[in-house]
Amino acid sequence: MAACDTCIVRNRAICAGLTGDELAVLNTLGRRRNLEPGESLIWEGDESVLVANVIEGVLKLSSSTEDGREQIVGVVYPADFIGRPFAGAAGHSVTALTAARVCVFARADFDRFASEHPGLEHKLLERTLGELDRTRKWMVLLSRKSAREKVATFLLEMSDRLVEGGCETPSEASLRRFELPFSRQQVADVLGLTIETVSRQMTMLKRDGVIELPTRRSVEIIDRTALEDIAG
Amino acid sequence: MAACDTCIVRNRAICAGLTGDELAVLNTLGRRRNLEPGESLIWEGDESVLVANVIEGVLKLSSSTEDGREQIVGVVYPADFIGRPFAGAAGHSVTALTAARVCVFARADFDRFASEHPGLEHKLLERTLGELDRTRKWMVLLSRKSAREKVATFLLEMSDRLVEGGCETPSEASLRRFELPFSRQQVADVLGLTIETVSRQMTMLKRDGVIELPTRRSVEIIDRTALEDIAG
DNA sequence: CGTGCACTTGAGGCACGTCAACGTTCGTGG
DNA sequence: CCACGAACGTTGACGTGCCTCAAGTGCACG
Repeated sequence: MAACDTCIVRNRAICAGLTGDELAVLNTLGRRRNLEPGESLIWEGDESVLVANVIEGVLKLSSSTEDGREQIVGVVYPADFIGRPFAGAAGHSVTALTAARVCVFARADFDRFASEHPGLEHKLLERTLGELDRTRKWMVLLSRKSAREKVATFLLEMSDRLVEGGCETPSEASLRRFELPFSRQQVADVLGLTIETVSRQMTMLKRDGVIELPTRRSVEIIDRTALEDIAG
Repeated sequence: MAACDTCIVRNRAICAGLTGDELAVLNTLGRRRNLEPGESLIWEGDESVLVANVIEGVLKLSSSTEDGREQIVGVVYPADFIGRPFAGAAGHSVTALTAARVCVFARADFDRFASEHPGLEHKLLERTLGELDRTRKWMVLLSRKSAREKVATFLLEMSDRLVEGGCETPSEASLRRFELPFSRQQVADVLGLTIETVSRQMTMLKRDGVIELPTRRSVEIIDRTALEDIAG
């Protein structure tokens, strides 16, 4: 059973704008679920039976070539929507990177509810269009940018998304320093690089005084302007 | 002034499912426009003032890095939808590759009409979700596949999309042999390669007896199975 | 019959991948 | 508390696939 009235992403997720009554109905359809880091919610190729809202945490959407090369095709944050309504098969897996909490719906239930609530479909449409924009921007990065540019762009995007996604008030400090929800391997999978190349580029950016790497998972942006220049 | 009642993509575009009355209203909002090869309808970064349906022809969606490296982020065919409803700026340019005919709407008009017609928004949502799936699949190709795999995948996709997009009945022959709407440079821009690499890979596929290149722009698939194997 | 453009082909270099060794952090149990 | 091992990350040496630069080749145009 969900608890929409106490939901912390209530005003940012696609549920925003629903009336109290509608929310009560949706409440009976959804249920909360906790995911541990590494746990998957949806598998590539499986029939699409679930959709969900992210309440807390960061998850990856990943897809692989037949011979097993993985590519992360998207990253979702709190208030984002997961899953593929109105279609048979999931094109990608969904896996938690951090501990995460999601609000899960059976796709059939959700599809029906959505079809009866144009306002919800409109929100979903806006979100999907935004996701498409972001995905297309990422395509340019994947195919046309160098490793150095990729890593720089990634760090900048991270610093932005982690702030807006989180629940804390965006502070100066959190824009400068943040914890990566990704391992080096996962950064590599996002950027279409190898783990070694990512590591080398990080080290170089550090050597050039652009960033600092206090611990394995944390990043501090020393010279944001320089980083933006490098990102291209 | 549009002419929905005689529109050849009427049953496949997002307009499908509208009642006669609704179509009449939409009719007054849209107007037809012809585009020559190379002519642009929308420019990257411009305010999003237009949306459109493709009636005939093939168009590219392209985006560039700041220093001018271009990447084609999508290709649209008849019945596909173009433009960015509900948002300020266009993330990519839209340019005709072949002679094309489109059905254009002022975005403000379209946004209003869509908001009042949930059925239309639903169609648009389904289309956008499908486009997102396709785009994500393409990301894997861009970042994880070799030049050879890229070209093979591209040729297969072309042979499929040109048939379903066109107005002729899908024949055996048209699956085997087709005219590329792309120059070598544009193929390169789609695949994130250089023109020379594309040319070399095409020549190699020909040498291996997998395809034939009767003229510059036409392709014949000799051994489809082999091509699928190579595509990975 | 030139002139121009799209495409092909070749030679060489470099960025990134591959393979391998090493260092660091962290969890687990003695 | 330390000992140990596994997982993760870094660094180095080397190979190669694709890009770059440059020189043809063929087709379409006046």
